[in-house]
Amino acid sequence: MLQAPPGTGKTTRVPLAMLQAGLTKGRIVMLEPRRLAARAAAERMAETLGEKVGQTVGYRIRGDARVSEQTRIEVVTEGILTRMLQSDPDLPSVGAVLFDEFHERSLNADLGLALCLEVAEALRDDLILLAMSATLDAGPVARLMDAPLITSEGRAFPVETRWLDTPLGPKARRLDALVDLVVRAEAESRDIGHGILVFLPGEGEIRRAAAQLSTRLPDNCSVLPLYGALPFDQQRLAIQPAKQGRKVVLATAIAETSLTIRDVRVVVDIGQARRARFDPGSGMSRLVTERVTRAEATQRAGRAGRVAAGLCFRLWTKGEEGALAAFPPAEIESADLTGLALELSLWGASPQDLAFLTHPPEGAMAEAKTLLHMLGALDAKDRITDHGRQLARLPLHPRLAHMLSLGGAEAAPLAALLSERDPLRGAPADLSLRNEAVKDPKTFQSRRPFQLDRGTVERIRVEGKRLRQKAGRTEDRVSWARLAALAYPDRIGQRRKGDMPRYVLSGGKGAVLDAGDTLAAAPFLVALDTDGNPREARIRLAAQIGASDIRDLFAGQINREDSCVWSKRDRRVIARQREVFGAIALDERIWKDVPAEAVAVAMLDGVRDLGLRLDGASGRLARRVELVRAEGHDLPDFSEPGLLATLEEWLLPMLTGVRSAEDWKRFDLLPALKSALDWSQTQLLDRLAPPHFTTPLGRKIPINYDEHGPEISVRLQEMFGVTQHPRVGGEALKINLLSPAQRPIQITRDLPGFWAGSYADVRKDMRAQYPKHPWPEDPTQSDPTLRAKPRK
DNA sequence: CTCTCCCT
Repeated sequence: MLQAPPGTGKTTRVPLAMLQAGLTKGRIVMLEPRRLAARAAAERMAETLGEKVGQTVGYRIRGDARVSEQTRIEVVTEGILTRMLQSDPDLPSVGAVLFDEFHERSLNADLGLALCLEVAEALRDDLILLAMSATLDAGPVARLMDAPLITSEGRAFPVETRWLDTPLGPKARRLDALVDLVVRAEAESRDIGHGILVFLPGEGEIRRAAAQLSTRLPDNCSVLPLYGALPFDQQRLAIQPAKQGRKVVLATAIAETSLTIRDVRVVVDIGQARRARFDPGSGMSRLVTERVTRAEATQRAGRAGRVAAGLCFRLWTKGEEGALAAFPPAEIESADLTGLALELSLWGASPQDLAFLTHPPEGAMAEAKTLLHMLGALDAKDRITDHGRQLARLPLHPRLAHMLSLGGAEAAPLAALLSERDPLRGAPADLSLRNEAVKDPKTFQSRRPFQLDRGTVERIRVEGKRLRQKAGRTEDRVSWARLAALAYPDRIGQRRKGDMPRYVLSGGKGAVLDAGDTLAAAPFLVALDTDGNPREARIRLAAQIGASDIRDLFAGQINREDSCVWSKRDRRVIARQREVFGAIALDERIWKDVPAEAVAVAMLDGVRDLGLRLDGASGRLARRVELVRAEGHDLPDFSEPGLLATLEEWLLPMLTGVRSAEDWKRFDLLPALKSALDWSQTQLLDRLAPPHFTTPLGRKIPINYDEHGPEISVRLQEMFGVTQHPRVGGEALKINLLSPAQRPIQITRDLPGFWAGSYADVRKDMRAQYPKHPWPEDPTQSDPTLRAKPRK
């Protein structure tokens, strides 16, 4: 493990020194995170030896190699090392592997080191491994490698840092404050002169800051943007020294390590960094803007000390600095791990078996495996399939490798396009526009009103040609939409109802197009690129596709799904037959011959939603049962919750023909409730809580079983001769005694007590009011009657 | 408030 600041020459000196010291007989392989850096390192080392590249020192990067029989030092990029390891795990003829810029913690460097550590332990105890880094917290790596740590002092020029005096408030507009800071930095550094490098999180911020600065800086200053998507000639403009006046370069993180801008002695840092974050739930990545880490801030400040002592202005206070994280997260912590999972399956190891500096997160690994299964790269036991081996050999994301291996030559330019950044950023989402642009850029530009990034198109065309040689052989020309669907089976979108072009994706997530997009009416599309918003992703790139294409491509995964469910919204049972692919429905129609049983089962949910409506006769029955049950007798639970809990038993068999709220309103519950009681239970019920009270005259009076009940109303005279108070459900029946004109006279639960007590007073009143009626002195000895006294 | 960077 070697730790040394930038500019100490570890990249070019260490491999040569190892070679000259004769530490190993094998080749020395050095890993670089970027192609440009790999080629440059090889060139500089060859120059040191007074040779050409490809002799003692060579390089191998994607699509380009300069190595020969006599090559002893081979500079490679990260993907190459992975392929070397996978094809020959014991690394024959390699004596040492050097990981340059290991502090960047790229996914492939982490994987490469983990694999090399296993090789060194299991197969090659003579293999020399060396990690070289600038600002990494080197202790853990050295421990992981079980290796000594060597630290070297740097020789960069000193950089003086100036912080804000007071923190930016929570409501402060950060970009405005940055513009102020740039103006101040320019004024305070006029004696130094030279260029000013400003770090911003992204292209949008760069454009806005440039607009403001153009009116606020002196006339001799020229403001130049610098970011990855910028055409190459404009990038060069920012990198070259200014011919006259001062250059103010507004850059993204691209200027942190990838590009060195000559002639910079002042750095201004906004203190933010934009990073990709993979969301295992949706399988999509999105960008988040976060506070810069101390390691990044140090790296940015160092860019002011390349040529001479410099100045760094930070848009935060010295006091806030301690709250910043020390290092940015390793890529493995927040990346799409599909490719990594495939490599591990090919290696035949699970992540726990390997010595990862940071272990791959479980959620992302699970998502990766799900996708690999979908692509047929893993079998049911998570082992790699032959198809999976084929995918791992292709220099593409497994999705695109799958597409290329199945789709043939026509898939090659599309795979190249989808690997690159979109050459038509800002244009409508339609993939076919990109097809036109890639196939014939000149015609496209003369006919279409969109800005085409020619550099990107050129890379796509070159890469497309390379991939064509690796493509599976297919004779027929397949449409790009069908090819795209092969790569993104989880992102087939079906348009929802409504004016907005909102889509349900086959994987279950939601996505939306811009309202005015040319594809906004498409019933089905493949969402190829989105902003990854977990709520509802915005679709940036899509291909329209037909339902018949989807049927054709995914025949084995399309299922007929019959559904018969209660719809709360429609207040009725809806029976549908759908042809589904994941979360989308290719076809949907009314289920005409739906079995009655299924409707009845669905309607039970409707009953739970609408409520039982225990009123009228059914309510009376339920309360009678509850009354008797309260006395401890064995009857079914007829309380509303009890009945709702047992709908399947008593209601389901009776529910034929009921399928809407309307039907339910008309439905008579009484027969269903009655059927829930067997013969002896009915007998018990009629005995203990009879529906009627039979008066001494043989008339049947319904017993009221409402919440006041049980209760009857009866004319007083009809109860003459009754000397025992009638009982219901173990209690005395509440009797409402009425006058001959049906007016209430008295309520009693104790008839004998009434006859003996207050009857005397009642009799007095009644005789006055109803003289023609009998009011005997001793009612217990009289016959009941409803008539007046017979005329004499 | 339209996407950082990089690689087989």
